[in-house]
Amino acid sequence: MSATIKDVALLAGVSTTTVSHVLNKTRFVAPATRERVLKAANELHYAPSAVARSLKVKTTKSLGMLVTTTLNPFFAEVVKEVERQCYQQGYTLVLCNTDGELEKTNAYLMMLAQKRVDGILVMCSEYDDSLFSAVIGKRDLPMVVMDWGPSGDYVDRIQDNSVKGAHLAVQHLVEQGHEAIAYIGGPLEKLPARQRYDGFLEAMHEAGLPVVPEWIIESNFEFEGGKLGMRRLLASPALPSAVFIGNDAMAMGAMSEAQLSGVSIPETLSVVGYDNCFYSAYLTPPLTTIDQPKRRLAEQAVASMIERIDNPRQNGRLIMLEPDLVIRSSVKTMARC
Amino acid sequence: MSATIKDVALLAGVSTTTVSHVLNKTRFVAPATRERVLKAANELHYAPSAVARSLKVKTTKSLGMLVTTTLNPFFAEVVKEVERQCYQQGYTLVLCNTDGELEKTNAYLMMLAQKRVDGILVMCSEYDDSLFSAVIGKRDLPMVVMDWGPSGDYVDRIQDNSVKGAHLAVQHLVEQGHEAIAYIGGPLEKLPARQRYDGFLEAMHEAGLPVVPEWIIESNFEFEGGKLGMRRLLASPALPSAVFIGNDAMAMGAMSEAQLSGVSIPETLSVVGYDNCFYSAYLTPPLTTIDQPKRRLAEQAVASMIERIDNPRQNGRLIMLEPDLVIRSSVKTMARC
DNA sequence: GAGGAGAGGGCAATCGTTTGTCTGCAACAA
DNA sequence: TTGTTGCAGACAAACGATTGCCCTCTCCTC
Repeated sequence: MSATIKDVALLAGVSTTTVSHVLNKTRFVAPATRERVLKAANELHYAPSAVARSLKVKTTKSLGMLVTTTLNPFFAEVVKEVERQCYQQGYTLVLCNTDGELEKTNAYLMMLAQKRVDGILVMCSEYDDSLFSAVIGKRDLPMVVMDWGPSGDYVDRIQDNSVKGAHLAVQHLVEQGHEAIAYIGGPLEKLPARQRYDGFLEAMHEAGLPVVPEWIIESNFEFEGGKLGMRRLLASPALPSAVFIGNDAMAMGAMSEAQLSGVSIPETLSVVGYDNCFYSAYLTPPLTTIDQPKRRLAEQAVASMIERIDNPRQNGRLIMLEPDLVIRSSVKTMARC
Repeated sequence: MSATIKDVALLAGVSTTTVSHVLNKTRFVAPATRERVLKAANELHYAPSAVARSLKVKTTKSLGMLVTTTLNPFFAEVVKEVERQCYQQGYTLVLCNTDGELEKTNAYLMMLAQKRVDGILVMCSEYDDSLFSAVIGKRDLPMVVMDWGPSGDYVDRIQDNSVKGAHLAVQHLVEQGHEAIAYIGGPLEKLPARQRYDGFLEAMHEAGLPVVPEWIIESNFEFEGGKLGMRRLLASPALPSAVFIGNDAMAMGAMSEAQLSGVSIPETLSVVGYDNCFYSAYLTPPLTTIDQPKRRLAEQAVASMIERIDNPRQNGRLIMLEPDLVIRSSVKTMARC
């Protein structure tokens, strides 16, 4: 198999101690000796075994990430940023799609615990608090949750200020003269959906606009959910002039459905989404949406994680990130009065 | 820290040998003893250390995957399927975005080698053969490449029959009565781009149709590439009635650009894409495209990988998967004659 | 009652590192 | 000469599992 530190030591005529020290630059070694060691290591194509190392130093420099599904474009973007951060910090990312199955989640939690990852990042909506506290809480595995996920004071949470984001979105709509505004969003038992709905309500009240019950549609957070939601909306007796949609995936599905049904966007129906996915600019029309700072989300998350690893704190903290409105072409400016 | 096998052994009043054997079911242990062990393990929330285990058994049950970027929807889907397969086979997936940077690729290759993953899956276009053979070839790390990636007889390759797929695509176009057909694709030095171009040519010749140089556009494989490509196409003196686009991401960009420029799809321009991404059905209009069997691609890849791990073969093999046409609404049927 | 067979389980070496402690030596001061 | 001090490096004990080999019973058979 592959060369070990002993082989290198032998070839260089020194002890493994010395090899270790030159490779890790962890103690002074005479230049001549150092050269010999380096040369030997090269010749043997020596790659230090991280597993042996980990066993000794009790740290694996790797993080687990639990995510519902990376097919969701928003998640995909966040995961990518997380991965980049990990790389920069010298960590390795173990990706785990839970697919919303508790069993899979559980199995993965076990695996991660056994693999002795240094911490776990969680971004999934379906979870079982007891499960997490059982697997994680007992052993003291640092955990930070992004977006959705278990709560509890043993974790840090990074999230975007969704109520403000939603507020921004409908505010934009009213500023463009819309008064008949609908809402299509995700399941209200999920926090972000709830928050976005709350923000919607808040802004509607602030503008003194009526909230029409048939125009409030709860669906799922996927493409298909948007499609279905729009179908329901289009079936209602009167149509709104604008709709705020809970995320860009739904928005895509919804726009598709609307256009297939012959309602043109933004001429007869304006829409604003949420997330600002990488493809949102390429929709027809380009989607006006709320930008979630995914990059900073990821940065904060792994920064938090690493701090937690370095010095385990007691109680988790909450970090809130501020969203932004990005205006493209999916909302029409109404004629004033 | 967390409990070790010794703690369990102590609590159960047996040796670590016995604990190991009951946990791994690797030798008969008297029922009573087994119960004691299990009980002790539970009480201590014992999770066997995979790192210690790996050190001994020289296997980590984990695979590395190098991918250009998971932001690419096609890659994202494949990665997801690979992850699912790994899970089913009891493997863990370490995700590595190379972002097309050689340096990052290199660094990751080192990490993976050090972490002693059991094998490496590669799906990225930017690579340096010498680099791979250096890092992988020397030590005997199994490697299988999907889609794009290094060649050489030390690897297995799984790929879809892109020339056939492209052929299918333009064949469909001509069957619908199109004669003026353009092509927008990725960089020709990349194998899939090349193959799709070849398939395009092949089908055009077969149909006796002229290949118009201004209608052959080489761009990059991303959204923006499609957008730019379409812009170039629209600037040409005469317009084709249809265009075959090298992948669905490009198709999305291209469609967006076309529609923004007032050319409607499919009325004045038909388009067929490639890949059948998860969102292709939600485009406006829903995209007719070539379905790449991503699921099977992933299955084959990890199956190959595992076989290679179990019994290292000498020479790599090539597994070819067959694509399918999926008809939606982005191509118009022309009046005959 | 000796010998054999099988059942159940323990000993201890090993995997490839890291690192606290110790050693040998040269230089220097008293 | 004898003690100190620093320098460069070696020794060997972990880390937490796995596993080949051995041991001790008990029960049977002749």
